Amino acid sequence: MDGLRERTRQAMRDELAKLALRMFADRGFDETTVDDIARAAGMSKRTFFRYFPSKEDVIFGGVDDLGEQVAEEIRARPAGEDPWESLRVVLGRWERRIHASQRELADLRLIESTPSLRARTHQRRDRLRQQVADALRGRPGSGLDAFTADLLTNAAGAALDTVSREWLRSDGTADRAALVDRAFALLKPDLGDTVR
Amino acid sequence: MDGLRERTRQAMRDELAKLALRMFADRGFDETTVDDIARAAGMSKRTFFRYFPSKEDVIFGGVDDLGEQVAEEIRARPAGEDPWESLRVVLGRWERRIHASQRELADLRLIESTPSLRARTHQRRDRLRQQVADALRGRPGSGLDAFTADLLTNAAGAALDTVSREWLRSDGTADRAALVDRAFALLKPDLGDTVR
DNA sequence: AAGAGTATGTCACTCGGTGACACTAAAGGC
DNA sequence: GCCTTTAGTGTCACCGAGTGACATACTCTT
Repeated sequence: MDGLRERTRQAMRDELAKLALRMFADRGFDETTVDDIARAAGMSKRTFFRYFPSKEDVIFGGVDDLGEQVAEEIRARPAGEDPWESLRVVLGRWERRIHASQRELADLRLIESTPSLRARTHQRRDRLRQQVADALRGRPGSGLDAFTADLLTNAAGAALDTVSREWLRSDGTADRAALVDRAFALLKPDLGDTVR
Repeated sequence: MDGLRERTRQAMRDELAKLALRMFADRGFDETTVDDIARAAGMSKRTFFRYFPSKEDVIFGGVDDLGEQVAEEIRARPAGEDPWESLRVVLGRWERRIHASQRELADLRLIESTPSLRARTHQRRDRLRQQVADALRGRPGSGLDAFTADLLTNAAGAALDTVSREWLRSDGTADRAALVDRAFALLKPDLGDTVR
């Protein structure tokens, strides 16, 4: 087994990410070049890109099978459960990690205020949404057409986004779980004549 | 008045955009360099960037005061109207232009399949959403807190996104207006205890 | 100690985008 | 008609994010 190299590599990544985050917080994301980070970490730019495929990826952790995990939990919900309820429960559980990464106030602010990072967030969320939509439709007897599945997952994404924004606005003092419940309650769809 | 130069400039932009769109459709967005486009149009790369601030902007028309126009229409809705209904009416009207530009199937497909263009779309929508949220809250007696306004506008954005996606899935045959109504009906929020 | 595999540095390159400077041609005033 | 602006353009040099190729050094195994 080859766990050691993997572990040292992971340690290096963590170290590098920590350093980069500090520099971003100081000077801003766009004002910090990859070369700056690399040299501060005592390595060449080329080596930096061997640890992270892009500058943005320093912030958004590493690989994410997050989508697959979430989709799995969706599939594991009780048969016949209202899809909106499934989304509320499962996405509520993963809420922090879904919006961007799992980080705290400062990092979220950095993301929020940097267009390229916001773009990356959307991209990640898009992929996740698609996986969740597929998972929802894949449940036996779900009766969801593609349009409705897309709509529900998009709406759920909107809810999470709003929660994140509100949490930011409250300087991290708001109760995220409560906000999630509130958002999902407000948007609870009227599925009466679509799914019977 | 200086209308002539403005008009020739606009004509040039249109010409350039048309050419670029064709090239993108052929080879793909990322596979077509700015230099390719410029040389095909008989100009230098530098000159291209004097007509469009970025490669992406070739696709997303020019300047958009779209947000301001939409916000204005929101403010112009009858006093006391249910905010969700205001969104449905006004955004339904602007639906085509909001999602990306006002273009047709091929362009929308190009956008959908190119990450950097999707990112741009999100960015544009974000700005618009913020303006609409402000407009909603600014109405006399709206009684909307920031969280709810964000949630409603985000949900409305989700609805439009879903409509666009479904329209794409239908190869442009679906009735967009009907889809908008369906999406807004499904997500109609329960504002009972938030706004009275 | 030899050989395999991995990490790293260096160099050169692409592509999007920008600043600086020079040149051309058309407009406008006299 | 000439002279001065000035918009439009080309050229050149540059930056920053990536990427491919190649050489070197380290480390682990046998």
